[in-house]
Amino acid sequence: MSEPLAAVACCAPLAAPTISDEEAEATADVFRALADRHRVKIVNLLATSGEPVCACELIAPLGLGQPTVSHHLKKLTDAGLLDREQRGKWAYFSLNSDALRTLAAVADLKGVCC
Amino acid sequence: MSEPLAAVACCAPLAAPTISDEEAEATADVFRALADRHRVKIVNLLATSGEPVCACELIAPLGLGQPTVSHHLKKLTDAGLLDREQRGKWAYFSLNSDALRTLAAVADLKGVCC
DNA sequence: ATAGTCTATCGACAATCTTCGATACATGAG
DNA sequence: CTCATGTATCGAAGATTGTCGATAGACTAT
Repeated sequence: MSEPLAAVACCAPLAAPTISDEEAEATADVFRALADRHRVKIVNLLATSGEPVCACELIAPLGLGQPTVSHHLKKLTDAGLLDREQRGKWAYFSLNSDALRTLAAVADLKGVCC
Repeated sequence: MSEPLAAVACCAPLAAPTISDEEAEATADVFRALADRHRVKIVNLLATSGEPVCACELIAPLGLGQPTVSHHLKKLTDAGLLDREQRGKWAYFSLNSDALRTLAAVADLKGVCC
């Protein structure tokens, strides 16, 4: 795919005055990155850790095979939600602060309802 | 499926201290409901409208067939994000305020990053 | 009652996604 | 260099999803 990575960087908030097809797709991409039970757990584990976490430490709590965990980490990283850092032969992942701020803004429809 | 509807009612925030398998699944269900370009547009259209919108008014802006629009509206309604109201032979849809508040809370990870 | 209109469901097809085993790549130790 | 280990990629199987045409159900007007 030649699509730009980090959809979170070009998505539009649900409450935007108008929203183009491309923005709607980018916004859907961000939600799609979180539309899986295991990826929700990964984000939650990283959020409660506070520190970058080694990919090898995620295999046991998720109960998945190593290639599958790598696949999910790539999805989250491609969406821009995770940062990847190489430490020797280990890969450490952490939440991307900018993406989290954007995600909160995208999902915030409180101005509409209350 | 015999799963409970309105996943938004039993999902856990991404930033929760701990998260069970069921909560992770419910949270993923909410994001999955928004993991489609057309459903993002539906929510955006309802948000900018302010008033309940007839299903028939959504067909043209989405550029989809009537059964497909009905399908997407059902997904959003099942997730608890939309309220459905019958007015004669028309079906009117609006955003569910409680669900929007929950969505904003679920997606809010700002306490983790900033 | 009959016809017309709006909506939901059904059946089918194509595309996408999740998962795994096998394997290749990269790094550090001996 | 050789080996062991952590990670990513490949290929495939099974499940899920988005879309449509056809059709059934519900409501209104004549």
